[in-house]
Amino acid sequence: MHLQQLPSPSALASKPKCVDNAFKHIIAAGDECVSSSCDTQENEPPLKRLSTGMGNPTNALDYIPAARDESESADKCNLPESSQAREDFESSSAMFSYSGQPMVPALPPLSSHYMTPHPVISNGPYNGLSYAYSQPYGQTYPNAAMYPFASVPGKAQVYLCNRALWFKFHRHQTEMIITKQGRRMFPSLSFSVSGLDPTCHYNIVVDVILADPNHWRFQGGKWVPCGKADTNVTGNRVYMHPDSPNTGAHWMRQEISFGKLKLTNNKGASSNTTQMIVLQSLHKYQPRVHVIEINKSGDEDTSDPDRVQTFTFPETQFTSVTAYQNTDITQLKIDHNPFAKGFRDNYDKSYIGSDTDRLTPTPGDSPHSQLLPASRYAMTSALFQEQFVNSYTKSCFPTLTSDPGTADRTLTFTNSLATSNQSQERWFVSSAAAPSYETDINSAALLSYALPVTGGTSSSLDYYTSATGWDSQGSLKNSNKGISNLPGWVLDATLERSPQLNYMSEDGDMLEIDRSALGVSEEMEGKDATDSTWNKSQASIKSVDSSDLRIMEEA
DNA sequence: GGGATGACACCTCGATGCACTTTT
DNA sequence: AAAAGTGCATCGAGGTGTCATCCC
Repeated sequence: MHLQQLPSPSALASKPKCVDNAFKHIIAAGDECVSSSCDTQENEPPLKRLSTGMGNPTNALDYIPAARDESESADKCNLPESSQAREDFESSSAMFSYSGQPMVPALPPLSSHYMTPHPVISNGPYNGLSYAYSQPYGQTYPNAAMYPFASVPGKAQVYLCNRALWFKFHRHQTEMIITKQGRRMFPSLSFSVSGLDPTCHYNIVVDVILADPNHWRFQGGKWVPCGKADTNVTGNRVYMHPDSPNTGAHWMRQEISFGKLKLTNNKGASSNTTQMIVLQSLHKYQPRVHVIEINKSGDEDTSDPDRVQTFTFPETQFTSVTAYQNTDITQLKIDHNPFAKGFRDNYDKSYIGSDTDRLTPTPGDSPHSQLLPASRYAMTSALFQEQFVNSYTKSCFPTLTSDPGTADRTLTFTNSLATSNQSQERWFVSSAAAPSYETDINSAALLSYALPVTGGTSSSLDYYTSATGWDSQGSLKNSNKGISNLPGWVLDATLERSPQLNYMSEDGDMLEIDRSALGVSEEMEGKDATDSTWNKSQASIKSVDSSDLRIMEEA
């Protein structure tokens, strides 16, 4: 059954009529009525059942009715760009693009994914980096973009804004506390979107699905599988951004933050008007973001696969816990979450006055918005990428190799975010002689954003499994390249100052990449080389370099 | 024994009210 | 002079991790 949440009166007043009926949605709770007309309370936004004509009537696609305060609703389409927000963006770190893949028309769109109560990503030995939506745990979801960097014409691109921080946690296997009352995610999910039609209306939705079929336990300082995951749990699994629905221009103008999303293990929470997603402890989960175009009548036309695009960021995978298991994760939370400042041993000396050096926009850093201006962010991101690529390639990669199967070796990019105009790309990353597998994986994933290869025809999933060195069955790929466990690129450092970046593929082919296409303009590069204040003025980038690039150094 | 729960101290956030300044 | 705008202090609500305790 499908439910629809009606917007508040003020929201109605500020929105075109065509979006009035746009709150009909998704959730994967089997046939459970998560929040329906029968349990609508007077003081809650009204909900009503409706049919969206999706393929399977048993798909329960319910949105958690995100709380909307009236003032928020009133100005949703024209939020001012506060100085605070700009500061937030300047202190923000990496932002990378993931493009949605067109859905296969023959398959049911978004709704299909919710057919099973707890769809699971079945992954390889290294969780989170080798996904395949397998039938036993969840339906294959071809529209789920993993790490494609392609810029598909007419398709949305989604950037994970605080990605560097996510990677910091991901290195240690992110843990998220779940409580009865609900606990916010930290790091929070924060995205920037581009490629939308400015005049069309969209819903932006986050859901959380099982990332693997195992129940996990923290033993001996690491997570080990312990039995099978319980896939029959019901409850809210989907959270719609409170600004939904809104125009593409609105979504693209500012960062889309899901900072108020809460995680709970309280199954009863599904019957409340909450902002909570119900999870089970000691399971691994993968958040996803959906960009859903709504039609003129305000409905989600999920019969058209082009209207639903899904993006998955593997570094946002986490294990749900009721108490932190890994002390590294605890320390990261304390270090980066402003609400945990009280637990910083040397808070007075180390953190006062240095919050701008913090890697991440935390909830406290951006108190006034769930939407932050994107233009500044994009600039920061581009700078980050540029520096990241430079730093990484200078320090780590003497040569660049590519997928031997690619024919056209010349890359062109549409913008400074280094997105390619190729619709299908493969990203292969080499990590030379990594001392540990995890380090290898992470550095591979990091670099994968920056060095695209065109001409591939594999799916995004293929990309990802390839990039991480695992095949789609989860087996470690055999690499005989000597310095690398993974197929990939290695930059020819001796050529890096030429107008074009020259890369050598694994099979020896030389590639040329327009330096400007990578966001490495002459001006920027010169600035990078000569401006001694760079590290001081780009605190967030410095943080990334100093911390995350350690991965590269290890490699 | 291990996970779940609730109380606790510490902290941030955001609403509110007030005083002051600027504009009309 | 009155209205509107701005800045600041205050305070309660709520978000943190920690720890003791309970429960299975």
